[in-house]
Amino acid sequence: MGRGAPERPTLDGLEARWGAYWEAHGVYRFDRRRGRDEVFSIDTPPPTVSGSLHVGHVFSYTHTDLIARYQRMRGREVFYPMGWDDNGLPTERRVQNYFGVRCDPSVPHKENFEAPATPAEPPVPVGRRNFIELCLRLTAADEQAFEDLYRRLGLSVDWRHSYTTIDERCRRASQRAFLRNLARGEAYQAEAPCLWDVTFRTAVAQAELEDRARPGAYHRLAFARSDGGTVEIETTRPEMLAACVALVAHPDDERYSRLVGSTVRTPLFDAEVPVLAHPLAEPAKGTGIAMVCTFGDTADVTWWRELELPLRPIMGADGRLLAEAPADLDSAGGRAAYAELAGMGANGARRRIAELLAESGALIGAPTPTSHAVKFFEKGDRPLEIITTRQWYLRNGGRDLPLRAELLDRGVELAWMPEHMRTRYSNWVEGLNGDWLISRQRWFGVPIPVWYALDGDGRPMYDRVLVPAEAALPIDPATDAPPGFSASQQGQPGGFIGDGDVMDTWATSSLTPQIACGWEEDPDLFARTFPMDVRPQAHEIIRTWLFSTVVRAHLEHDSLPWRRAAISGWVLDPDRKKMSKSKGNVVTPIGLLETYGADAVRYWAASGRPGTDTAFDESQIKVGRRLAIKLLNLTRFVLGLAGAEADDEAADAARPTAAADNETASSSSLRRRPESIGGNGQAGVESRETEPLDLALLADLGVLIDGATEAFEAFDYARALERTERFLWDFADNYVELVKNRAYRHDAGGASARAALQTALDALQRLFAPFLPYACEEAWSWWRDGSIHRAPWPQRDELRAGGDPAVLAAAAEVLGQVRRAKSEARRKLRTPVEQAHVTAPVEFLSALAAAQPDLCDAGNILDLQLSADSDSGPTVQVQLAAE
RNA sequence: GGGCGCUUAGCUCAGUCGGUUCAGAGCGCUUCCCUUACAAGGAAGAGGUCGGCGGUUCGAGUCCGCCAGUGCCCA
Repeated sequence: MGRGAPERPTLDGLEARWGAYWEAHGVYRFDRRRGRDEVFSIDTPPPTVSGSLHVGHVFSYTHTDLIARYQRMRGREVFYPMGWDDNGLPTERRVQNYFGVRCDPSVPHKENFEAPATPAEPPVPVGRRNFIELCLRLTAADEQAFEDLYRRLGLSVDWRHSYTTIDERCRRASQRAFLRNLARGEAYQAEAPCLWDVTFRTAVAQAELEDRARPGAYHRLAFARSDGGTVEIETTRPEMLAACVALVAHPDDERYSRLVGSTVRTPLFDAEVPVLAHPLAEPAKGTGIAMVCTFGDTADVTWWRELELPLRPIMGADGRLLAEAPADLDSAGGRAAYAELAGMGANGARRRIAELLAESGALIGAPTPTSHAVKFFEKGDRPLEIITTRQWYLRNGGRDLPLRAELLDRGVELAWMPEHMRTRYSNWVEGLNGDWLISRQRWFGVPIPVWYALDGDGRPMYDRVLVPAEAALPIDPATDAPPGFSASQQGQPGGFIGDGDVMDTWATSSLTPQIACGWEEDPDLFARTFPMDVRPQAHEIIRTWLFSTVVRAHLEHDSLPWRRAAISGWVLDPDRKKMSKSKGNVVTPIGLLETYGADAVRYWAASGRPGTDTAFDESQIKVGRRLAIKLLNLTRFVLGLAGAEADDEAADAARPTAAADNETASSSSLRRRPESIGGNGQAGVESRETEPLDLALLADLGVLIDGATEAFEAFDYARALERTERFLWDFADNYVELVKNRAYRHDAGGASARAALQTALDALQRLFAPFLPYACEEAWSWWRDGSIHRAPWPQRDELRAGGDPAVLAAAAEVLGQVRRAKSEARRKLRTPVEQAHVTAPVEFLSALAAAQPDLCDAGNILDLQLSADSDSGPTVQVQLAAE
């Protein structure tokens, strides 16, 4: 890149030019020779690539990049990998819709399978392997789009360290971690009631639930007591009546205390069920006594477990009532009633049973409409059912208090930004009501890496789990064989059968620190990067991603996965609603980048404070663009002065050359020595800032550097930006205007002004570099060697000390008042001032006197009078020249 | 129902230890200015009972309590 500023600086084209430069010179490559204490490692969130790009994606990722760039300039070797989350249900759904297919494992595999050119309707059934191929094909394209976006945005990622959560490395790490959990007894299988999505026909975990308010109706049902009377309960799910195994009332509820211990008979089905006491029964709800079904909701599960009730399931995996009535439902009337309902979905069965109950007289009154919270899979649109199935679980403190206490301690140990997000974590851990269900009855995911031995009749013996050697990972139990078997024994009596499930996406995503850092695959890298320094992420996935990652590291490494969590807020639309595709209020980032440039978009993102939701505001992006242009123009001005200098040679000598710093192969030509910046003594040339006004500027600059550094050290990039931006505008409006005339002069005063301008510019470019990486690199290239992004962060002690900030403050104050006088008189700013009379305390006047010639130049003041008055703040009487 | 935030100018938001950087910034609006870094710019101006009530204090935007509105997390 050539030296010197162009005639007309522009932001256009900077992304392409400097993006290519950074890539070609490996500016962001991680140097793995650096020790752990010199490394700053970042556990980047792998975005779900099957979603569409929106501004939320640039918002929080910019925050991370700001930290990365700051740390890099501070001399830390930044380990900044990127991952893509393609594993899981969102991708399956996208593939189904995009190609018009559905996965059917019974369909044979087809070589060279081609998906329909246009989405088929109805969807074409395809085999498992073909389906996975389509998933991989589509996510590869999605990932490229994301990478293009993030490169353009200027993320200083080391793209050599990328991964996707379905790739071989991730499958291997995920399976290895599972097998170790299994070996230590942390993973286990259980036949138990679990939350079940009837649309996707898969189990889901507590972390994936959400409550949604849904209309319903209380149905009041009469149960027959043995003494000939009745007892009435209220339920919103009368269709579950056939599954009723008990009634429960609160132990303190005197209305029912006589009944507890007796049995009653269910209406229609005439099953004898006990009346029991349990504190979870709410006396104030309905009639105060509830029916327990296996299973209508999560309270039923608790009662079933704690009261040791029998299982009487009626709900099928497809969300329809089972074809056959429960075996112990043996009355003729009961079987006839059940036959009316068998095969119906929950809603249909509810309507039908209400009719049957009404006919039988057991329905008391009309159902009472209500709105109640119903549990949904967060990605589903039908209420969850609870089905008893065999599933794999991972201990997460939901069942055992000691582990829960340890995980709560991890939340205390972790540094949180902002601090109050810690509460979200502890609330979640304290509210866990079971272990982590990690098996999913899906296809595009990491297979659970086990097989089961088959008995002589070909039935799986689930207690005989066959596991692969770690060295064989990753495996696919559908096609690979366990040790000691051949693939042909799959499904044969006496052979084996692979577990057909995949793991929860989070079971892989919870290992991103291990995956990125090369756990068990690259011990050298792992030692230099793990535990990582920071996990940036949004707050809504504290319960999923953050928590599960803490669990995995705690179990595997007995440590935190990272020292700190930096929680980003959301991007809200101008009406303060969260942006989401379903609301149709999404702003796509590509257009913004094209219109305003990456630096401008980054500026907007950087102004969003950590952890704070930020409304999308296009006008802020424009401000960022103007700031970037301002920096370029300012640089052009300052360098233009330097170019005009008679003693240009001397300036060149003072300017540092690329240091022969061979710390890294990738950046050897890019590093400069910190002590040579700013033309200070070390390079052998005395600093030439000598004028009081110039030294005052350096004093202010030192305060800025300290403030920006302090803010960044606290991960508060927004504050660092605010301070630096404030300084830049003041610098341009006041200091630059004050010294402009002097800076053109070829004398000692001129040299001092030019030196100060260059010193300030040099520091400002570096202070802005994390925020405006393109504009700063461009401006830096006009006069400096190497990438600014490997230049050292400015330090106060680079600057010549001893300046009195009051000199600049006083001069700026008076200049401002002179401007105002001209503005109010509607005169040009160049209008000569016949006389300006400043009345102020003597300290102010003495400070002002030190800058008097500059002030008179800048304000075009012909005669400046000073009057001391200790009681009066600075006032300026301005007498303008006649028009 | 419990927990955690937020409420400051028309809009978006700063405001760190309670006190002469405390009432601020930017946008928008109004006025002026093509001046040799910048007209996609610059200079200036107007605007607010800091959500409400009460308390602590010599002093509260800031600390405490209650209330209202709003958002999120969890039941």
